[in-house]
Amino acid sequence: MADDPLGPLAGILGLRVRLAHGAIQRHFAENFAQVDLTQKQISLLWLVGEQPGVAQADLARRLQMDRATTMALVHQLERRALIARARSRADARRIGLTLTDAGDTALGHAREAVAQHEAWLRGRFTDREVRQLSEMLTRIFDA
Amino acid sequence: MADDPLGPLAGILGLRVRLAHGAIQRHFAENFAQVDLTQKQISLLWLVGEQPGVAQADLARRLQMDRATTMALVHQLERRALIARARSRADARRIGLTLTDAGDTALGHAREAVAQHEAWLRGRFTDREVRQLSEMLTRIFDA
DNA sequence: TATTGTTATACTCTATAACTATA
DNA sequence: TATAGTTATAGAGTATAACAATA
Repeated sequence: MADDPLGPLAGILGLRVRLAHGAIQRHFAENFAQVDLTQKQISLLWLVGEQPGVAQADLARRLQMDRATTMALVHQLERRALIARARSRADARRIGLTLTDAGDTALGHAREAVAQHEAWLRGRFTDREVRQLSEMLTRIFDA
Repeated sequence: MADDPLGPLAGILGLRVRLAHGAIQRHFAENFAQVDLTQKQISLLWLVGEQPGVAQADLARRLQMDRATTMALVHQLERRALIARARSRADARRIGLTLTDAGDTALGHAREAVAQHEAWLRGRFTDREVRQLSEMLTRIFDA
């Protein structure tokens, strides 16, 4: 504790969450650049793949993002022709998203990268610890 | 698990860390805007306050930031006259940072905000869980 | 009135590359 | 050669405000 590099900040839980997050982001960016997708983009693609026709507002809620933030993500992926949009006939306000063939292929590669990345992350924990950690983290954003 | 809002992403630990981080950031920004400092800025001020004369490179290492990123933070705080700089006589490459009186005052207010924010965060855990969570998170960025 | 999508705008955080000065 | 600071630049992520269309 005395020689913790965080010094007086050692007891601050929020900082530890931030540093863990940063380390995870860095590892992914450095090791999976060839995927050419961020973790955020992959999350969105994945959800669209699992639920074709899903609307932006639903994705925003599930991933805890602002609507405008979601829009930016969707634009990126649409410009790269990984997702397609089609207005809903049931509710003309909503625009359903689907994966293109290229999007499906890209998601496949991305999922492999995520699997390797998760293995790197989980490698430092027992299965029981992973469950505990996961559950505790959920209490933070699920409250 | 079946109705987890994350759906097929429910098992991805990295995502849970990200969402927890986002929730923490959001809570701080929304509830402590009057402090007019980000958590990152506060961390830096705090370390400078504890170790007057510390150099940017040391801060970068301790907070796991790039030198350029640290520079940006230092510039912000210097422009607002919260920290001052003085070239080291022992090693002319290094520039020691110290808090100004205004910086010391701002840090005092910020620490109160952090204490309240941490209470909000820790409220969902027992003391034992906080220790476990903290230790597990450290394994991620400390490896 | 509430929701969905949209655009404009802005700020934080982060990093890379290239440079200068010093050790 | 290595380290400290610096600048320019860029990209990701985030959010607010305001608006149009639709429910």
